[in-house]
Amino acid sequence: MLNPAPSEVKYSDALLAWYDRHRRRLPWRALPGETPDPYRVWLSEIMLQQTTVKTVGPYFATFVARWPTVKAMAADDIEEILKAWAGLGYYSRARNLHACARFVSDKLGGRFPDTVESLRQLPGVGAYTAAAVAAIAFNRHAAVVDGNVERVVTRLEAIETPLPQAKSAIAEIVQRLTPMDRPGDFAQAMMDLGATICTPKRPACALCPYMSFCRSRAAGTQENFPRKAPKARRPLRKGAAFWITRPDGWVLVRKRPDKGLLGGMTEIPSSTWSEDFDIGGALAHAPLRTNWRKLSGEVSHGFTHFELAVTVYAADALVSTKAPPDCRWVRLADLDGEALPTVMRKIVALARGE
DNA sequence: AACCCGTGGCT
DNA sequence: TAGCCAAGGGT
Repeated sequence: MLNPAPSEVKYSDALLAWYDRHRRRLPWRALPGETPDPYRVWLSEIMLQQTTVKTVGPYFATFVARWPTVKAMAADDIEEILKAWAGLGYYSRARNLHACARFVSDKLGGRFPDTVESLRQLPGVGAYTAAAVAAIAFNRHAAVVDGNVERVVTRLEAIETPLPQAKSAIAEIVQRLTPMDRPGDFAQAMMDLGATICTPKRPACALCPYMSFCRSRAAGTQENFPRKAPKARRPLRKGAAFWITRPDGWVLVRKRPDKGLLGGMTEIPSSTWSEDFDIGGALAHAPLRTNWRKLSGEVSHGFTHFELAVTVYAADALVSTKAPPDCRWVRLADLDGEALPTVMRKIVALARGE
């Protein structure tokens, strides 16, 4: 472990001075001098987990307009949260979000905890988010380490240990670097630096407040950090989806199990997805027996750990057709408002010939 | 500890 | 194009 150089504490001074001039203005960020709203900080941090600022923007606006407080969110149903979250991905976040809102509202009087340890107990709040909310919303001295910070620190110290092995060493360094007086600004400054200057490819080192301290920059090896273990290749899974409509303009949908992939979301009734899916026996997975026709084309979609190719079958139903278990009929006009994940919207688009 | 869990943008 | 990456958490 590296001992802090005598000048190390000044690193944060250089960074904060840079932040005061170049901070990003983001919808969930309090202006200088304003008191942050812990609810908005928490909500934004959950949405920003593995998700870009640009993608989160409109979702954050929708959520705070519809649920201005944690109590308002807690008072609504999980189904409404999932509908509003549809398209944002990692749907367990939405379930944990709602569970957390109810806990804070019902057990804590609607006030968020203000320490890392207590925040860490909330559903959907891990080491990063607990530290981020503690630092940003409550100005606690917490070591905030996200992907940006990992990149900045591994470059700053030229850390050869690959991720995720290096995480604990990085956290110790960040703990030391974090100033006592402005921990929240420091955390956001590190993330802004990683997002705008110390980028994964072609970092703009000439503009970096850390340039003269940075070990990898001195060696010209900054783009080689952080070191990472190679990722496994994603297999191709296959499956079938079943689009069945009534002449009066209703379509059959199904609720997926609460846990697992796309948990709790709405789907166009589908087979399970597997590498050895037998397309010849696809109709055995259909929600009901009828005269299915295979549509031309295929839906492709990438998930975190596999690629998916879905064959779509279509059929017509009588108005009197009863919905099978876990299924229900919805108006085609109401489909957009359903909790349909993106892969299901692609299936809808193919089935409707768009 | 390794694996599961979405999506869109960028190179 | 195909892989990489993004304010990670749960199990």
